[in-house]
Amino acid sequence: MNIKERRAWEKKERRKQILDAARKLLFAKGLNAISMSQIAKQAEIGVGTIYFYYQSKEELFAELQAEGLELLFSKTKKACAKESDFAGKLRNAAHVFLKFSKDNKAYFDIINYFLSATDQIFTPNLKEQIDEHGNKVIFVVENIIEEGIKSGTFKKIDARRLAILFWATLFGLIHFQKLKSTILKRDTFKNLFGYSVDNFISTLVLKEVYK
Amino acid sequence: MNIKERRAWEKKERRKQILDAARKLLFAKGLNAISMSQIAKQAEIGVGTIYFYYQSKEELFAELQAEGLELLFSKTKKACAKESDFAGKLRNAAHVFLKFSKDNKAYFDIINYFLSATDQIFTPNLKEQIDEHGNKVIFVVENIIEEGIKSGTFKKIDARRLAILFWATLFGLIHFQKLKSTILKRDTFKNLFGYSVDNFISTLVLKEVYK
Amino acid sequence: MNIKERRAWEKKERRKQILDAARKLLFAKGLNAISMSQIAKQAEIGVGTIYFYYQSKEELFAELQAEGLELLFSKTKKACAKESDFAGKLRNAAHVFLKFSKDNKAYFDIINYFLSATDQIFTPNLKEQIDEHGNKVIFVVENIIEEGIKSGTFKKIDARRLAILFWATLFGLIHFQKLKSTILKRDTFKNLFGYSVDNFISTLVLKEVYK
Amino acid sequence: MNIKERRAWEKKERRKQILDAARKLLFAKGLNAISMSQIAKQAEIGVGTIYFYYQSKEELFAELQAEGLELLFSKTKKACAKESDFAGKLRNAAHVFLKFSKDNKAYFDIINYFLSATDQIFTPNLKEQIDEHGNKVIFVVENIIEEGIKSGTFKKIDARRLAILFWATLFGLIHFQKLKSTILKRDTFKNLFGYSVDNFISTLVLKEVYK
DNA sequence: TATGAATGAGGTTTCATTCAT
DNA sequence: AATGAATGAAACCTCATTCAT
Repeated sequence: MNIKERRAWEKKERRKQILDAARKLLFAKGLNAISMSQIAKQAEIGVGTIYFYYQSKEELFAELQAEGLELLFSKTKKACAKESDFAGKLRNAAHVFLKFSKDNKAYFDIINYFLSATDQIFTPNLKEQIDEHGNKVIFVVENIIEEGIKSGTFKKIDARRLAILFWATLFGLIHFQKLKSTILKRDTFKNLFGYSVDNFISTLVLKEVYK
Repeated sequence: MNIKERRAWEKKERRKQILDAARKLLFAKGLNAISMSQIAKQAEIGVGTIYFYYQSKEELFAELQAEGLELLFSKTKKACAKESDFAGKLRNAAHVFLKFSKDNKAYFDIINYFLSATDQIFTPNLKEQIDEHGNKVIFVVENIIEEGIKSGTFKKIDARRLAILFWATLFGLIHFQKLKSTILKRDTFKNLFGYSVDNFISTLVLKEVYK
Repeated sequence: MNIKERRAWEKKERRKQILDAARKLLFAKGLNAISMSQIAKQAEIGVGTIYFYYQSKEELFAELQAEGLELLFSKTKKACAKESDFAGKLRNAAHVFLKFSKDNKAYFDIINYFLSATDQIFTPNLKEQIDEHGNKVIFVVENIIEEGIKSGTFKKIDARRLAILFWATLFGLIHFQKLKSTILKRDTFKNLFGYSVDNFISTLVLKEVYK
Repeated sequence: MNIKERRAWEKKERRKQILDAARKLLFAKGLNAISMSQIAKQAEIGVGTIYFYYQSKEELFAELQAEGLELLFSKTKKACAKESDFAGKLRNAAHVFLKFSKDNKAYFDIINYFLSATDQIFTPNLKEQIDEHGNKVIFVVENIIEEGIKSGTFKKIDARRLAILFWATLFGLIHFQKLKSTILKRDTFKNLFGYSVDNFISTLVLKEVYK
């Protein structure tokens, strides 16, 4: 038992060590510029060793994505806690996401990498694991909406669906940010984003009290 | 003049021929599986010849994207014309987009390829050209919203912004479709999608007449 | 006759035009970065047209080399004229060459290109034409040495051979400049160069009057 | 330890094997005609494998150059040892170099390749490594000159500088050999070369005893 | 006289993964 | 448990020259 635990602990340590190396490179060079050999060199282990702890590059990246989602989760939660009214919470969540996409571009990219991937690249197993983390993020918003409904601030709507829609909308908008120099007039994206969030929230609130 | 015209025509033909080959491969093998040499082989010309007609792979792909956007544009337009009430037009537009993302996956992927690309890969020139086509698609919806406003069906809102938001939302949702087996319960995406569209439209309509 | 002359004149003009384009690119981008198509574009003519006026890229480059040699020739001549004593003339010639290799790097590179070329790339015809220009440069020094001999300043030596040796030595030295950060201590090349020139001249002068 | 040593030995063997293939091609086809894939094919390994042992083509070529310089070094040393008087030693060194440039043209070309290269292509690291080998060659002559000075045969001059000048001069002359059919009269290059060497040596010797 | 489309081999380098040790 | 050598296809792009028009 003792030795088994030790083994398990060492395995985790090793995975961490590899992940640390990968993360360091991810932030330093960006998603497309890192290879398994580079990660191995950075971690000061052999390439083969990585494959002992991770089945594939995707699995390794998935763990990084999970990290990113966890970070987004905690940031979102914290930001929502700061505000007491429900609409304010959601606005905060939205702005946290926009900020996250910039300040933690590497994490955002890797999340997008999995979400945009043309081909099916996950093992179902892997997919579930990732989505679990994503779910936590969604749940924060779902919760807020539910609370809003309970408190009578929001209409009696499908909280789950709207939470998903909330994130999907923001995700789409952030992608469209690429068009800022052509389709969007420059400097207007922030406004568009804020406007869109308000528009979304207006959907939720009971009566036209919400402006 | 006659000979010049002929030359110009031939040049256009050649570009088309190359594009045909690229498109064929794109549909057969998907975006990530095609290379310039494969396109050359398919088109039965030398690799260098492609580079005579297209400055880079990106430029070639951009033209495919433009095609895709044009196709989306015409489909959207046609679908919107079928319905006379404005909300119905928008719903049609949305469903056309969802269908397009499935039926014309290759085109959707290539559009997403440019929109998701981590790095800046376009010449500003190229970017403008592409975005122009994208703009047409957006404009269809913008137009509908404007008409809706004029007719008194919709609130006096920023039609441009909402048109962009419309597409961004759908774009985001379609990406989240990947999560259907985990975060979304299977078979619910269609419902989520429809629900989301309705939710968006409810934003626009004057009074709570819209149900 | 008249029309023939005209033709000949036009042909020369055309060659000039092409050469101008090539030279411009040579200076702007360096020897290795220019291609025939680029030259054609710069000259605003078709690629094929260049091949009407020049048989090959080498021939075109040869003409540029000839230009470079002519420039070196005139610079050398002028510099030598400034000084009345023969040793001084030679020192000036040497320093002009060193300066030329820096200030007119593109010309120096192209001269070196032909001199270093591993393979036989010239038509004998071409070779003669180029060497004629090179000969002029050599002759300047040969002449000085001869005059020096006549005047009793220099020993009765083989002026031709020593003129060639003079340039070969400098040419070799300038190549060794590449080693300045390793074999040579930095900042010493100038000294080495000056020292070498003096050493060479000491070979020529009668008696040990020369210091 | 034993196994580690074995690994290291194998690695060296592999590098040798690759180098053998490269050298073979270099001699058979010349510098400009060989590519990495050809080398791989010749060595009967994958292209990637080469890149496992050599970081770049330059690094591989650098090793060949080092070989060439070592060969030149040993030839020079041996030739100098045959002669007891210092002037004779130098004459031998010079003729060895001339012979080397013919008999080992491929090596000479590759040395020239690095020395003539227009652009900076080396890692500083690589450069140092190469120059170290070149330095050995220079040092042979430097040593002879120093001994000559000590023995009272040569003047008290800067042995280092003159050693460099020695090689630079010969290097330049050998390049000018290309001109033998035009600027030089054919069959005279040997004479010019010998004459130049003598002329150089005359610079060194004390008094005009040297003829 | 002028054009410019076409060639297509050739260039170097990267990379996820495997497997014998 | 760890290694790291080996793979080899695939990537994109360049370029001097030709030749039918």
